[in-house]
Amino acid sequence: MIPERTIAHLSLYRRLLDDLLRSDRECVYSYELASLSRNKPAQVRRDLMAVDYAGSSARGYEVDALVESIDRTLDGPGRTGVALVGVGNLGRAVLHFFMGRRKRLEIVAAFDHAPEKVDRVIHGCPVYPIERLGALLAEKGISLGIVTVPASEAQKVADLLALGGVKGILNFAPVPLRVPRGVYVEAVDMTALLEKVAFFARKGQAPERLPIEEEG
Amino acid sequence: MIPERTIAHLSLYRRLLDDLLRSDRECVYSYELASLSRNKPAQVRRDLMAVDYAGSSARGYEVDALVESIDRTLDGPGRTGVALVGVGNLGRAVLHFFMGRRKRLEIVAAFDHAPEKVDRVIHGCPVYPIERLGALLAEKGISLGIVTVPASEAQKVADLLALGGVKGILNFAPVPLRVPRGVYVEAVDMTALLEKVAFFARKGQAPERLPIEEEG
DNA sequence: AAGTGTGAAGTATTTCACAGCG
DNA sequence: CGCTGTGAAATACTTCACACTT
Repeated sequence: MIPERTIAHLSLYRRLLDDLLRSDRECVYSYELASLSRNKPAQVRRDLMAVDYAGSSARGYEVDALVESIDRTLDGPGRTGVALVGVGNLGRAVLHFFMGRRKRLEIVAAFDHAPEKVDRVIHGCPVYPIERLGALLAEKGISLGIVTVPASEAQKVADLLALGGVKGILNFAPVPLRVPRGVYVEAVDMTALLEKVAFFARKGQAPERLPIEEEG
Repeated sequence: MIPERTIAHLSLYRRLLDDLLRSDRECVYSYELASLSRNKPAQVRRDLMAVDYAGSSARGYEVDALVESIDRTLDGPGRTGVALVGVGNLGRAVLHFFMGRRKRLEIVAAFDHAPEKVDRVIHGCPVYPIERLGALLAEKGISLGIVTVPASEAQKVADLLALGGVKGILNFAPVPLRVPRGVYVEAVDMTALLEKVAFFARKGQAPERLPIEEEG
């Protein structure tokens, strides 16, 4: 059973490795990945213990093989459909952000209740009226939801998503969601994040980091 | 020295308490705050040990006094100015999200290099050309930055912010930032968050949560 | 000599469990 | 009695340090 943090780290490493692949880099050492991801080599090596791939002490990790191994660990079989609910400012931005970013994990439908927003395509994603949520979740085999509605609507939307069989929710609404057992929720509490930054910035308590060097 | 998580929790509790205040609630027990914030009563009580306020076993916590104590813990003296850099889809959404949310912590300037975006006011915030960043950080006494530029620009922006004396950065760009010692960075890696949701949703490994009850 | 994989140690965070209070 | 505050235990995560490989 892989720890939560490890999964987040692997996602980041994969992204960095994709960049390296594009620049035709063949191999990479843990200390290089560490520098790119702003953490320690030992952390990288421990994270990589979760994927079924071993590096070599001479060459480090082969970039393409490592990416494939991370793919096997992180990705499910086939494509995973995601529904985004709430096509306001934030919803559109998130839609735009995710468009074309990962081909195995795709926002395939967006929902809103404002009549002027529905039956359009925004950033390449069709927008449907919220009434059709249940039907379309089933029809399109959607298993994840992104909540970008205002706080007042968020719980209702979470209930609908859970009822429709969604097993994971990424919640941008500034309110904690109640979901049935077996549904995984990740909250992005932007207010709390900014206030945390404000607090530690003021206290001058930035955590110890690797020294800043050239390249990396 | 207060732990990172505690600060994030306090921010959330304050928001929930503000709602309670608005509905004229006088007192609240740790188990109620726990239910609202979706964690355990013992967690709430431990978090509240960080603020200088004691509840009573009979009445729990007085909402207004507790909010004030959390204010004293989290907020600095006076107002804290924030600069947002990158007025694209995400930047505008974040701007909109934060507008008027907390009066002590305010986005006072936004920056972009696209000529058609600058010298306008978006969601109540003036947008300046990126060339004026350094000057305006000093002039407006800005100590925090929000980075909402594309990955390719993010490091340059972080350098400018750090150079301008910013002590904390909330980074939405999908790339880890290098900053000088003493600058606190909080990264919001939306791709990693969604992939984490996808992973644990698929594995059916939603963490144990409090049972779902009525009210809360 | 310089890297990987990993047990063991260290640190951070959560939770238990219970003394003490009103 | 039911709650708060908190040592102590449990758990989660990170880092060290070193045997082993090339």
